[in-house]
Amino acid sequence: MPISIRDVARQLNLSITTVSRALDGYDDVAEETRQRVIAAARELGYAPSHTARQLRRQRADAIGYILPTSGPRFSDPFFSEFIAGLGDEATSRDLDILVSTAPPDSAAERQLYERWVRSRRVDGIVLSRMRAYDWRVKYLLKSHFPVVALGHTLLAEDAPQIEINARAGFAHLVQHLVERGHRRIAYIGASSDLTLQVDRLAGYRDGLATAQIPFDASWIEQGDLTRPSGYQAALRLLNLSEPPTAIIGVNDLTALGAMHAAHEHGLVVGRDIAVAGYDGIEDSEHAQPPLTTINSSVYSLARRLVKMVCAIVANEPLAEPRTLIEPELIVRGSTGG
Amino acid sequence: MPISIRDVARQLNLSITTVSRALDGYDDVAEETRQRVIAAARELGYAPSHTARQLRRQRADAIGYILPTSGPRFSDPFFSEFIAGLGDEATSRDLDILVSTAPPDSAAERQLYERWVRSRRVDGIVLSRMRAYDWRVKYLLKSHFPVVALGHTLLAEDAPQIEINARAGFAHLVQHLVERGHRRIAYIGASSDLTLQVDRLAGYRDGLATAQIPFDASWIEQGDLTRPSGYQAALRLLNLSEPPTAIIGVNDLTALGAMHAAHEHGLVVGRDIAVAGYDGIEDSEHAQPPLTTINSSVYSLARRLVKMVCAIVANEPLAEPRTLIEPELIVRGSTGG
DNA sequence: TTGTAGGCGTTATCAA
DNA sequence: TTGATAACGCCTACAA
Repeated sequence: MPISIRDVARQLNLSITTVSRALDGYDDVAEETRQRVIAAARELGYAPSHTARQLRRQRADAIGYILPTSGPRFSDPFFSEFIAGLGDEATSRDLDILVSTAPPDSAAERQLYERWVRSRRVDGIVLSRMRAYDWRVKYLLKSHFPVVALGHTLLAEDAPQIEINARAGFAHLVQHLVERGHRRIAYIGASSDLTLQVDRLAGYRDGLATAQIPFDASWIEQGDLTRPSGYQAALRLLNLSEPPTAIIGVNDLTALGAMHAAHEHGLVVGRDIAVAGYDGIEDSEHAQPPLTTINSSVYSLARRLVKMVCAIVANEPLAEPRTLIEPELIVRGSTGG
Repeated sequence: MPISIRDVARQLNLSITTVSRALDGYDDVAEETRQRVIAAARELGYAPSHTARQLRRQRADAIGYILPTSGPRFSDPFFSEFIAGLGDEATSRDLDILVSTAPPDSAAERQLYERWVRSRRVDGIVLSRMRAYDWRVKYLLKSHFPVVALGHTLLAEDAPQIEINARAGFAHLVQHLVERGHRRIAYIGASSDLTLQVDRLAGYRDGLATAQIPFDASWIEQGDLTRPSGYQAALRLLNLSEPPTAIIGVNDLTALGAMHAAHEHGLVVGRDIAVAGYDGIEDSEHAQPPLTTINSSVYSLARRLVKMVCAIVANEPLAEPRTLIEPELIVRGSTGG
């Protein structure tokens, strides 16, 4: 039985109203009373019940985020940076982040979102890993539930979002490789359900087109954004009769897996073969050799997402409901320095 | 204005009591009525308000976890695996994980824990990165707040916890290196405020003692568990007049940083120098060369922590209030295969 | 400046 | 089998 506002009131022979207002900083309470109240509250270790306050204020003071877990080995530093960003921004606003896990596009995922929305468990939701036909945005918008997405979906082209111009980034990256003399450039992607795959592949093709290199489907492999999948896909590429001289990974993890495969093939990355990724996670900097990548500043991205969803919750007009960010190419040793 | 139980009751001309009990599966409601209620609830999209239920039931249905963030570059896969484990176990129990961030041992951290405890925001708390004098456990136990720690602290030697026998693990690791012919074995640790550092260093010394290798303080470096710090510390070690032939990192990230430094020094890891880590994160498997490490099964550890804290919340007796887990040495290429 | 009272949406007790 | 009613702990319009 924790301490309630009643206990404080009783102790001071005051009404709970006065206690409540003294603590909330209203100015219609005598300064002396306020001091007594504050002292008593501290002494008793009183803090307002979050739940009761929530019920009264009709707010949860929490933002929800569901991790797209795909089995026990969920080890993508993208998400630790992302969650750190969400958490830091939330903390600075006295909010919490409610985290859950579900396999992408599963029934469990759907149930989770519905539970959060219908039970008003969170005030808003942050979405990532958008899918081409993503019922999540559609559902949340239809429910008038505050939501911000990292990336877009065809199902709701007007949803509040932050989009990174990955297409331009990948085109730029291809150009960089072409300038280094590469013509046989492979790409290890992800499921084409994901818009990130659609965009990044398009950027890759843009880059080839600009350099007037014909597109060759045998240079396209598909992984699942994990390191092992990048490794496997790279092995397949390296075993082609005419293997590529450069491999682009849809994300850094994929590229790091590919680097591993190249090493095993006896190739020196950066000399015998070029490898590049996307995300700009810390690992890329300390890989052997350091990985050329496209930095999307995951951490600050996450903070911006929280800011946006808070603005929506507060019914503030969004300065930029659909932000487009230009990512930055970071050239490192893996593409020849 | 979301749908409340009243709306469902009105629609069916029933009392809210009946609706509530029909939905909660009580058996004192006519089966036919129950079906009608369920149908109406589904049709209206009703789900009980989580907040109201919390207030009534005096439970939050959430477990809290605070990430020890230390700046914007928080990129440790340990934590993405850990949170995935927390989340998966929580989801399977219809709970949520409330995540926040704070620098270890900061005023902000303290405020966060106090806020969660006093406002009853969560039902229980999971702690990691324990410190030798960790007020968190002491405070939570004193507040009779359900808590489980990953690791121990001197301030509360009887707290519910899961402990990994890292000391034995490190001794074992040193033995492995000695068997490979190493005598000059360095150790890159972390702040000695952390019990993990105390234990792992002790294990390292145990290992030396067993092999009758005198302890030499110049082989001890201190990092902060991050990759860059491992890199920097390794550089210092490699620049000694008599550099070590083997380097042990307090965790995998530190070891991976050290590997990077060794490479830069023109050394082939696994041949010219041995490097080993601790944690068993996925990166270690795909490093170049794969990293010898001590696997602590982060994911399942996290799940067990949630299980334990739930048992405490439910007032169930704990089978093992203080679990000790023996970690597993995984020998890979970085120590010569 | 302080107190009374109603209600936020549930669930639980008790009566019908 | 169902319904009226009283909490859970807080905030706030209104009254004193």
